[in-house]
Amino acid sequence: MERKTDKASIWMEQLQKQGYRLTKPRRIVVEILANSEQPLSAHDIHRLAKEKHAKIGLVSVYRTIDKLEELGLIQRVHKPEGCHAYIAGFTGHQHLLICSRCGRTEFFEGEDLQLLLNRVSSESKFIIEDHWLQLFGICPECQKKMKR
Amino acid sequence: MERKTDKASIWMEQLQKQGYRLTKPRRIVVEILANSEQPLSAHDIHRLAKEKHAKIGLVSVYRTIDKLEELGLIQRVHKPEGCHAYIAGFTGHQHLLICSRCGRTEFFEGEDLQLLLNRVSSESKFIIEDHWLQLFGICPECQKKMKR
DNA sequence: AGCTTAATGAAAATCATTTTCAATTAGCAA
DNA sequence: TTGCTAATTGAAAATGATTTTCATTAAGCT
Repeated sequence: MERKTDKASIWMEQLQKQGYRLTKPRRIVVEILANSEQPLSAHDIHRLAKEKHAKIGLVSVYRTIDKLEELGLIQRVHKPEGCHAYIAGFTGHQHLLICSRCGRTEFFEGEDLQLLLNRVSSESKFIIEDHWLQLFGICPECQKKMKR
Repeated sequence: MERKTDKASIWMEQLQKQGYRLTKPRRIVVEILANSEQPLSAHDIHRLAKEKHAKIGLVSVYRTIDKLEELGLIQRVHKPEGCHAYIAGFTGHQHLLICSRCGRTEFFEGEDLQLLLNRVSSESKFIIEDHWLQLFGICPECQKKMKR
């Protein structure tokens, strides 16, 4: 009896639950994205995927990305240099913290944003429906490298 | 003696200060962007610009966008549907509040973010260098329209 | 008014993404 | 297991945004 508790297995279950078939290209893309600590572009994924399945098409990468995004399992990461990369999505009110040197990405909780949201909402008369918060900085590892 | 206090004139001065020439296409793009309340894509700008100068090239629009962005006078606006639009940039610690119906965009101050930044920085050991905050919602005008 | 060089517009090139389509295959049904 | 059928695939062409190239034009100094 296999264990099915890792992120990749959970995602595959979700895909199946939606009626999507579990194909080889799909499995590979899911595994790569589920295990990445940094945002990956379609080309990044394709490059990595070809190591496991030489003739996988870039199109299948795009198609799997679409489905995972549709299920809320991954999310697009926006950066000053471009918005072509994806990373495992967050649960609840989490936000991104991105290392601008190595790209490592972590999540953090942002509940204490509520005061600001209330303030802006009442000042602007907007009904606020959603918010995006991203922090950019230098991760501990890259800080160490800089000291050398 | 002409007054030179509107945003477009200030931007043109800045361009000149950098050694860039003030050409007709450049003036038109500057005026459009400086006076827009909503984010505009290169194509939006080109469409509007052709009304004033029929043979303006899309390329000149892109080139002027580059320079204005380089000078920090405009900024790219990121949205779920895409990241191809620009709007007049902010001064200091301002952030965007975007109406998801009509696209109207306002700025708000975000000083009270400091506590959160400090918290995340100490928990994650990241040195935080920059942050992006964007709010999405419904502006007062669109709220009125909805009540009808 | 003339000169020099930055800036222009058109067309081609590039890059990310989507569409099209004939061939393949996952997963159910017999 | 075998067969069936619709979903999925990969290749190639199409699309859309942006950049590059290059010969022509024009800003702004002299």
